[in-house]
Amino acid sequence: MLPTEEETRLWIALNRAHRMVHREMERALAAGGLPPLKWYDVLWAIEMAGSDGVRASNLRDWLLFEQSNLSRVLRSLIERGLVHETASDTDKRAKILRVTDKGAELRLRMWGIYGPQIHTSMIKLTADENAGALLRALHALRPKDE
Amino acid sequence: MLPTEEETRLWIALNRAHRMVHREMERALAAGGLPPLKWYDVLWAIEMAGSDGVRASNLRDWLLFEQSNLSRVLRSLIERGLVHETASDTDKRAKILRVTDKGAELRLRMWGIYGPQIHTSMIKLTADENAGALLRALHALRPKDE
DNA sequence: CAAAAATAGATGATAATGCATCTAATTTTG
DNA sequence: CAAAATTAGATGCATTATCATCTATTTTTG
Repeated sequence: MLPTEEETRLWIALNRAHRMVHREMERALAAGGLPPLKWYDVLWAIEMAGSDGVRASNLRDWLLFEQSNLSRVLRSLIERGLVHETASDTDKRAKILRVTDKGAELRLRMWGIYGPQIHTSMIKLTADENAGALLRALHALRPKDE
Repeated sequence: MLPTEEETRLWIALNRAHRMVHREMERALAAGGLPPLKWYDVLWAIEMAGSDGVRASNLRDWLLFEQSNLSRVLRSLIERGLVHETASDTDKRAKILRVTDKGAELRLRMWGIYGPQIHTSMIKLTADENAGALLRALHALRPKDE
């Protein structure tokens, strides 16, 4: 079944908005000499899990990362001492991940750039026609309530 | 300046929604033995330019592609006879691009998968919590009207 | 108009991505 | 409980992306 005008509009707006903003984010971080967004997401997700730690497969589900990519990002983070892994004693396949102090510190430092950039980009986004298109398309498609 | 809750929510929702849907799109196309989404976008954008053709730099601006990526995608499309290039006589640096019949045919064939997938994905998107988050966040941020 | 700056597009080097597959461990099932 | 199926995570390989830089051509400017 072919998409309606509204559905197509929504997808295009979503696509463009994401591409534009994502690029701004990555460039702001790189300009600040900081690692890519992906690192932030992973560090944040692990931190959220708290002191119990979390296993990679949970991160993959939550972050919607490809398993192989997550595996490699984690290896980087671990090699750099930003994340610490301990073997699980209930499941010998799994490794429990926790953010180290150094990792938490880096995440905060990234937030110093990333946070303001979210503000800037979202203001810009909602100010231009993309938000209008997104909003109208969502409105038109929204099932019932709201 | 740090982002508000709403701004952060919007960015996260945008990010997740895009990642989810984009993956579905690419997989649907690949499953149908068709080339990646990027090809569709480029073919479509060139077709939109009509018989006058269009130059790569315009496509780059419109599609928000990296110049080097666009250059290579175009080379692929040209090599496969999907796009035809002619030198511009007003600007010897530029090449004017037009979609060939074969290119138009491929784009249509891709639309056979892509179109229905837009429908499916947008329905799914608006049915789950992502749309709610996007919508609420956009609402909260939208400057004035609407 | 000549020199400097900007623009169109290509390309080499490097890193990131996705897919398929692999090993090891765990769960399920007959 | 043994065999089959599933799951966690790593890794090789091919593709794609990004950055920086390069050439060739305009465009701008003093």
